[in-house]
Amino acid sequence: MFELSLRHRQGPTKIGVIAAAQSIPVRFLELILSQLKHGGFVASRRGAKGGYVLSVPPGELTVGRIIDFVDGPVAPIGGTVGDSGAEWDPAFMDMWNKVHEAVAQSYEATTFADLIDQHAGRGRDAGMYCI
Amino acid sequence: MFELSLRHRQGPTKIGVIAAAQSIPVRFLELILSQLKHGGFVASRRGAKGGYVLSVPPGELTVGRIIDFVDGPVAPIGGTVGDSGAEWDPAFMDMWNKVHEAVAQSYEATTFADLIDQHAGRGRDAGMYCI
DNA sequence: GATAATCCCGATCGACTTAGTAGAGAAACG
DNA sequence: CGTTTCTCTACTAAGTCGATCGGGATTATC
Repeated sequence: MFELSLRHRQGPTKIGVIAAAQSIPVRFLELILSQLKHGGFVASRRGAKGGYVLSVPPGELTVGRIIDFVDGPVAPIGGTVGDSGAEWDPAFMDMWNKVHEAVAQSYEATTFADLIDQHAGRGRDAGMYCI
Repeated sequence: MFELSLRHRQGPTKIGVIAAAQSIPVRFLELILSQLKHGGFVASRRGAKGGYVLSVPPGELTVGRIIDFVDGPVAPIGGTVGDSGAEWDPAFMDMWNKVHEAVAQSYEATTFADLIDQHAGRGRDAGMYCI
């Protein structure tokens, strides 16, 4: 998603380019992208000049959305989802809820646009905002 | 650790008692407690009238210490521990560090004394502080 | 000192998850 | 047509996690 965000304005990105940039096998990346496609995060175009594109602009896509999607909703603990099973002491639930909330906030607060901004700012010591 | 905190003032607690309270097999709990012992969190006494005791009072023991110990130090990502390998973009590191910090703070802020206080307070609607 | 209670250690198992592989097929472009 | 590129389904390999087992060592009590 990061690589796609970087190249968002340049049309569809080929899977091979992303694989090279992140040094992961093409075949494996295929799997991941197909998953993300089903989640509605990316769109694809087949054939020559094909590739993948973000279906949401980087500025409106938070890291949290992706994490929730791939890892599933975090901490479905103590939900007592129907039957009984392991009961947690409520004292733990409070703590876990606080942690979960803190994590979610950090992730939800970060968009992919933020990430590429920071990425671009490196090496120039935040040059874009220098006087 | 929670059960041991509850019974901290009553001398060594037998492994069977904890196992029953948390409904986990004795044999499995043995493993866990032996791990915690090597970590220096609990002490043990063998033989009749033996059992396990916290080696640190509940008020001075944070949940974070335990989590760090059993799960290993969280997020050793991007440490570049010697050789190269997968390099992460610094933009991600910033975000992860923030998340990690938020989590660590929540965990470090909670002692086992806090947990048993909350535990005791239930069912009475925080009765201890009623007027 | 014998005995019973209790902790101690190492090996092992099976289910589950995750990273990665493989092959045949379908759509787009020229 | 034919090349490029995505698409789908199945599979392997390695690691992790909850749990189990057998047998040994230590202490309290009688």
